[in-house]
Amino acid sequence: MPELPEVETTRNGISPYIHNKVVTGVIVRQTNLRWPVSPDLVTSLLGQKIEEVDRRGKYLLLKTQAGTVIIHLGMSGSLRILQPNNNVGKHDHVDIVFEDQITLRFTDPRRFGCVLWNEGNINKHPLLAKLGPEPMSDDLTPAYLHTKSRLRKSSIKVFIMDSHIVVGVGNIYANEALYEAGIHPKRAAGRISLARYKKLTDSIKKILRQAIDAGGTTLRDFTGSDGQPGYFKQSLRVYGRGGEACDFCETPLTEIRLGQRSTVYCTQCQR
DNA sequence: ATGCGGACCTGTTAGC
DNA sequence: TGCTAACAGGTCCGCA
Repeated sequence: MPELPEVETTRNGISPYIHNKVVTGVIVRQTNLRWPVSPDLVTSLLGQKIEEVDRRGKYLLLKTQAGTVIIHLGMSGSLRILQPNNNVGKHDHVDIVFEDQITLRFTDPRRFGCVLWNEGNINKHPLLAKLGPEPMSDDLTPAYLHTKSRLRKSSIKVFIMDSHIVVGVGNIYANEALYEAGIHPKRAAGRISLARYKKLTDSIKKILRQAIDAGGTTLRDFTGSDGQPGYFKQSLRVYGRGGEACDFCETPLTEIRLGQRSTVYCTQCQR
């Protein structure tokens, strides 16, 4: 499920339960994730206090004095807050238990996610060091995208989904942002004007903000058992709507594959 | 440096 | 009803 809005919603959801709490237990049931769970996670994290719950791109960062837990949810991962005496499911790979017996649980059927332990400067971690700017910060500007894209022949959709260019724009929101900006997803990134990058930048920020706000209202109860959303589905204009009528001009939406990802757009509204 | 395809996994759904 | 194939919200890696 997780695109950036869901990761941010997760961060907001779990933070009140774990911020400034001391870890009293760590249970690893499955080490074989995208990368092996750090072997020293358990011994390193025990007794540490979670001083900050941060996010960088789609990576969640639980910071302690001794180091940082790096969590990525991959395609199918989730984090939940559970009370004591909970039932353990097949894909519940890692639990972090706190002084008040509250459990933070990492669940991930496809195991594309990861749970890593890092000591030292977190910004120098190989997974984080070369990431592009946060999309909703002032660092993402039209000029930045325009400059970075000169000479680039790859499509604009693949370009904005590249985390080294800008983090957090996943497949759903790349489709949505390009529709809103009126840009054809196959257009070469290097052949888009500064003015159009202005439009695209605005669209990315706006759509991510809307999705976070929507997630914030329907996913706020992180101790509930039915954590699964569906909150933004109703507001999607193109994603998952191939063949249906464009909201604006009623032309049937076209669905293709770009970089092995489902891509939906309006041939009339997007050039 | 950029661009592309493959790889990592399981669960759900569409089609025969 | 049951089997098989295709596809799913991510992104790193290796090779051309």
